[in-house]
Amino acid sequence: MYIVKLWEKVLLEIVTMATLQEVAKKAGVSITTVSRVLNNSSKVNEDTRTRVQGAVNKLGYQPSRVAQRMRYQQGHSKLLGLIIPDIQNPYYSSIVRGVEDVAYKRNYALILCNSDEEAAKEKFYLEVLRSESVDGVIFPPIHEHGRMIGELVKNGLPVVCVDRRLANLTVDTVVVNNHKGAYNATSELINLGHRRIGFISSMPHFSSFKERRQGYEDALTSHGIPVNEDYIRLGDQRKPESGRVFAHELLGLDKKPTAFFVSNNLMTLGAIEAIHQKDLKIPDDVSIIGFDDMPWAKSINPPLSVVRQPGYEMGRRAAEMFFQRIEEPDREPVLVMLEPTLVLRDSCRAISPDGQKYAEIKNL
Amino acid sequence: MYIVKLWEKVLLEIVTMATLQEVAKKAGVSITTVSRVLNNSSKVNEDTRTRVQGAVNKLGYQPSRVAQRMRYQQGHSKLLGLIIPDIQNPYYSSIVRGVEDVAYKRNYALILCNSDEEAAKEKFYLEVLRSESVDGVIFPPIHEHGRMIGELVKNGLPVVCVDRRLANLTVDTVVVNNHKGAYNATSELINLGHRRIGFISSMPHFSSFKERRQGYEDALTSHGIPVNEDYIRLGDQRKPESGRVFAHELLGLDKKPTAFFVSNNLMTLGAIEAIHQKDLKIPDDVSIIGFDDMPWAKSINPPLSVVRQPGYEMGRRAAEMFFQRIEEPDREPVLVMLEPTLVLRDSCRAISPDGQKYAEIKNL
DNA sequence: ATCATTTGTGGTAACGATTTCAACAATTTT
DNA sequence: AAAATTGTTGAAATCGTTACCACAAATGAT
Repeated sequence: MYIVKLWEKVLLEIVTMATLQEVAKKAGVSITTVSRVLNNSSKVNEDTRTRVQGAVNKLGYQPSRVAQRMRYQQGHSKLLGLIIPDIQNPYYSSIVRGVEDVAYKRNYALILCNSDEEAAKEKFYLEVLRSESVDGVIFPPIHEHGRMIGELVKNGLPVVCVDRRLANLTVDTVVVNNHKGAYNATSELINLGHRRIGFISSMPHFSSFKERRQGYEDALTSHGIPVNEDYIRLGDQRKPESGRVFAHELLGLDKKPTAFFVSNNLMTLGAIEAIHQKDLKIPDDVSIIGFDDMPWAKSINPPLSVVRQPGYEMGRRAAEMFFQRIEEPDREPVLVMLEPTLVLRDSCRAISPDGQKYAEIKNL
Repeated sequence: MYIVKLWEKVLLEIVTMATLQEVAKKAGVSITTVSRVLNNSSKVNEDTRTRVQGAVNKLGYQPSRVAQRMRYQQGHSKLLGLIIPDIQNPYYSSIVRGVEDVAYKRNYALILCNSDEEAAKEKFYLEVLRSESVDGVIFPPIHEHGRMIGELVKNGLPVVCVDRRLANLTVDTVVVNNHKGAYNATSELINLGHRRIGFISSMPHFSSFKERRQGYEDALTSHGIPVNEDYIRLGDQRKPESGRVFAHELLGLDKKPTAFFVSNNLMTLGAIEAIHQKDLKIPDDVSIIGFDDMPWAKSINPPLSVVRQPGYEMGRRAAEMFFQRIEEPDREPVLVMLEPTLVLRDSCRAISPDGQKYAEIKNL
């Protein structure tokens, strides 16, 4: 009873955030003058300037970005919207990081949204971003044909697509050459002697996965290998689980694949798990190439060969394109396509055409 | 990398975002009435209601959250600030995800900021968040004694600390029992026979690392083992590199450690690399226990024993505490301490007290 | 000494939404 | 018939900032 609650004491001291009004009153000038001092927009007497500055410091005044945005209607929110499928996926978090680093240099903050590949969530967040009047939006669209996003573009909102493209709209876009990445990975496996190559991937309404499948198929046909639908499994790229299930299925086939190309990092993790569960050895029994080079890819057993996407670089470029766009709103939209790298580690080995293993891995 | 100019220029008429004014004009009513329809705050004639609704739909009107916030001053921004050291660290991205999932359910969006453990960045972002008049801030403070954050709390802004605590302030906090996690991990190594246990960690101005070091030391002393400063290395937890360097140093000692306890996920990755570079085998030559259970921890070679922190859960709880706080602003601040789990995999083995290996791993 | 210019400052209208107050008509009650 | 109530609407203030306009005082030019 005697002890006064600390919390209540704190409550009593709650200070409302200082406004221009209060600063002006304290300095004995008009709000106009205070504003001038802060934005040093026009001449202010050195005397009053210091007086105002003093009041600003004493009150800990900070302008309200909300109020500022009310005036400046467009392009001055210093906020950038970023919608990604899942922040827990290291590929996307590296994109985020790339965007953030560029944004921070320009004093921009990020509103981050996870779409979970759900159109409803994407829509909700796009509405929020518009409503917050962000200066721009960066995102990998869930569907190639976006309706909502079209409206935003029409509204003059700078939009940059990253990782995936839009089909019906011309907006600035940063993607990786998915076709080439898949083509090279598949070709590598073919050159190692593999003929039955399982392909685990995701749905074709994502432009990236559509392109990767095309790359896989083109590699096969250009090496004279027919495409066998039995070896192709498309599922939910968000879950390692689906990679595990598909790998299990494929390894249960009569003529089971001798190699896998898995077009997504999480599914790769699942596929590896399935292979181990079947008591098969990588690369002795099954070769595998994944997509996305994660920090741990070289630490797993065995070190994993992957198609590396420059995620950070993509984010960086996307953010830079956004800033170019607001500086030069009328320039033509640009598509930047970055090159993937095939990083070969120890998860692939050569086999003879009849499926027998070579004694040693040959470099073809 | 190709830069391809897309073929069509977007020269459709740029439509400005519809405002209440325009809707009102189109519907032939006053803005007051439109507002009433949208917030169904009081009775509106059914006839005019449908007319207004039609205009809203036709114009694709959406209220400006910026303007709304101007009126409502406090607690209605539906924005939550989240400052984390590094989104690329899976531990933090799981916290983010936990926060985001709870926030989304309440129609809140997140402003995400990476502090990089730099006080200047933290300060910048705290200022932005205040200036954006977010409804609350969730973050692991860089320093136990925050000045800026104290001001925000005094301003009545709901703040929740996660992962780390503040020393001089009573705010809602969610942490893991770091001491226990470190104590258990170290004890495990001691019970396996290890006496020279290297400890690689980070600076004590982070409450979490301070507590982990205490746990490590307490485990040693309570087992009658003197704390040897030579086996303790503190560095930059953001870089695997520092884990690598420290492990190299420790393995270069005359009486080198037979086991490592590394109190952070990235440093663990670096330490493993160093051990491999020295051509030592885990766990045959060196045992190791890491901190944070990553999705790949069980896939690496060998599967890694770790202290698991419930990151997602921590984020979830932190967000829930925030919502509790805005519903009941006067309740006393609460400290939630979640339990870590020692996950034993294959990176530790028993040794005899003289450092010789047992033929088999014994379960003590 | 007069007029033109510069310097320094304040008043006020936006920006877009919500909310209080008030107006007016239609209806019901006294 | 007058008064009171109800239903439906609009005008105006407000939030904090910036920008435009106005105006006095000081300075400079002729």
